[in-house]
Amino acid sequence: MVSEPAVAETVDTGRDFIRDIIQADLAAKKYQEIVTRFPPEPNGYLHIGHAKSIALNFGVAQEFSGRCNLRFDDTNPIKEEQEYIDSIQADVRWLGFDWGKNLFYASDYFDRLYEWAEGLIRAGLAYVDDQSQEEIRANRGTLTEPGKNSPFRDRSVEENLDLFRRMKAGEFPNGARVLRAKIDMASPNINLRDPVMYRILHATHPRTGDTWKIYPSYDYAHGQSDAIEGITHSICTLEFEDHRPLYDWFIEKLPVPSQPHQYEFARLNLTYTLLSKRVLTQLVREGHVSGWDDPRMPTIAGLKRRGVPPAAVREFVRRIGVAKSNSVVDVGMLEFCIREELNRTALRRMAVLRPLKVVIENYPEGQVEELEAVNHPDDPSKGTRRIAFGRELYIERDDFMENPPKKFFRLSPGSEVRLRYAYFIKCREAIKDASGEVVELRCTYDPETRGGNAPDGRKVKATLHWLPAAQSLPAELRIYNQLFAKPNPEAANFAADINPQSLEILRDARIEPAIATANSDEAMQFERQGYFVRDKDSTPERLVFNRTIGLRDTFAKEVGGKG
RNA sequence: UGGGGCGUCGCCAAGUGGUAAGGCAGUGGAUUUUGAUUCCACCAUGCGGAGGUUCGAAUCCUCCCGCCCCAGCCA
Repeated sequence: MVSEPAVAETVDTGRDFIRDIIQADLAAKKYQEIVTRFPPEPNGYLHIGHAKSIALNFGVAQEFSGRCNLRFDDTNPIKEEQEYIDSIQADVRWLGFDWGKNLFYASDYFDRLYEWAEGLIRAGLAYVDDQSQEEIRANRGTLTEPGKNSPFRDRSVEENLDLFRRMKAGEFPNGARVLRAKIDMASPNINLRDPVMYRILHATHPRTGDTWKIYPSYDYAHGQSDAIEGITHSICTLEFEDHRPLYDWFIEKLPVPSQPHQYEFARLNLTYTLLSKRVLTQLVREGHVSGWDDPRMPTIAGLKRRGVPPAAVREFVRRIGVAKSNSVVDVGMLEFCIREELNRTALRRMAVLRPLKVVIENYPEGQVEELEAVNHPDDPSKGTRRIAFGRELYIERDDFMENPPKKFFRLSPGSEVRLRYAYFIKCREAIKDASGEVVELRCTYDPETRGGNAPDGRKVKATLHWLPAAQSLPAELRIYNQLFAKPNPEAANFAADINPQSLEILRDARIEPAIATANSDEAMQFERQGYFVRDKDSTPERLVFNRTIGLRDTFAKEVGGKG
């Protein structure tokens, strides 16, 4: 459970319109306990948009001392799978929320739903329609024209009951008939034009197997499931606003045990990101990414593998708020939250992404000494570690320039810089290969500057990270960039907007031993570079790390350099 | 041209008749053994537009404009 702020917020005034409503309901003594639910359909993995809904539903329940159920909306066996049921639970838990014993499935209620449907038939409020799918569509009318009544709309209760029971018994093929609510084919709200309550589906359900041949539609199942569970505030996204009259219609006509109410908020959209299940499913199925947990995916599983801490996701959805206007949040906001959390918690380590060999000419051959480095500059409780220093080192290729511009204050011929926790060094010569590429630096160090400070008080303009050549380990580093190249990629033609540079693999990186021995799935900061986390592909023989996110880099921004 | 929503700074978002919170981004500056972090400062005479009511309007009224959702036996 995410706990700390919960108590305080109970007495706090609502932070959004949903909480305002709940607070008012509580003040009016409308309910003695607030009950919400998070109702995913198990037909895909959860993504960061769901995190907003999860945090809202579970958060509200927590803040008002109520409860939040996890309920799978498993009414369409054609699309749903056990794998998704499992991943969804893992992801909600990872985010830090707990449904306790309150795990339910819409399929738990199939029997009751069926009985209530017969009740509606008896009351003359539902009928079996023999029209084909095409006929139903044609007779539904359009946005501006009313629909036409089905020729089967006025069947007798007996005939309807008989047909509906035979649908249930599996006597008819898929699509042969449906059960419809008898409301109003001329309603300006298309959802009220005799919506389908049950369709025939000869399909194996992940939980009920082959016992059912008919399945309830979302509109018929959802509200009633809410009522059965005693949900007080059924929170969903804006596109269901038009369904609310239908939601209320069923609740009013059926002998349900409680009267839940539906409230709608705007779903999350993020720049450089697509959050539609259709697109995410295709990205996976068509191999654009390695799987649902590819670190470039906006899925919870992807964020986790990427090294994003759950607290950062929670903070992000807290900051963006909950409202009703469609919006596209700058992905920079998410990145800020990730850096904020990781800066606070991540252990500091050194790694060289693109190594450039350095030989300290005046350092004794064969000598090795150990230097002390802090694990977190702002948190002494995280301790220190030792790093070996010797004659041959690696520094970052980007930290050396033979002909530097004025604003470059790293290493260049003749300049002096500090090697973090070690010594000041000066570059004497850059050695190049036949093609003119710098392959090695010949440097000298100042023994007086051990630890990084000069007794004479002289300053350097840069501190570089580095690694001893012998006492560091090779590793593969995977650098991720936005999956989509455009701020607002087109869902309809997403493949065209995929960023061809979304993954860069650095196979020759070096890392300090403490990184390899870390027994943690939490991200570490590789100083001056970014946050990295061990990937599940990593083995003792082949160490693999994912870059969660780079450090803020105002220098690169200024010179328009790399990211 | 039907119905349902929404329009406040580049991006989120408070505000519900008393004279525009906050965050992200951005821009200056200070500190810094991470060009990181931290700190300080700046950043809407204006709330989609036009009228109107009022001593006073982002908030109320009228008209207009723009954007999103709905015609699945998906959710």
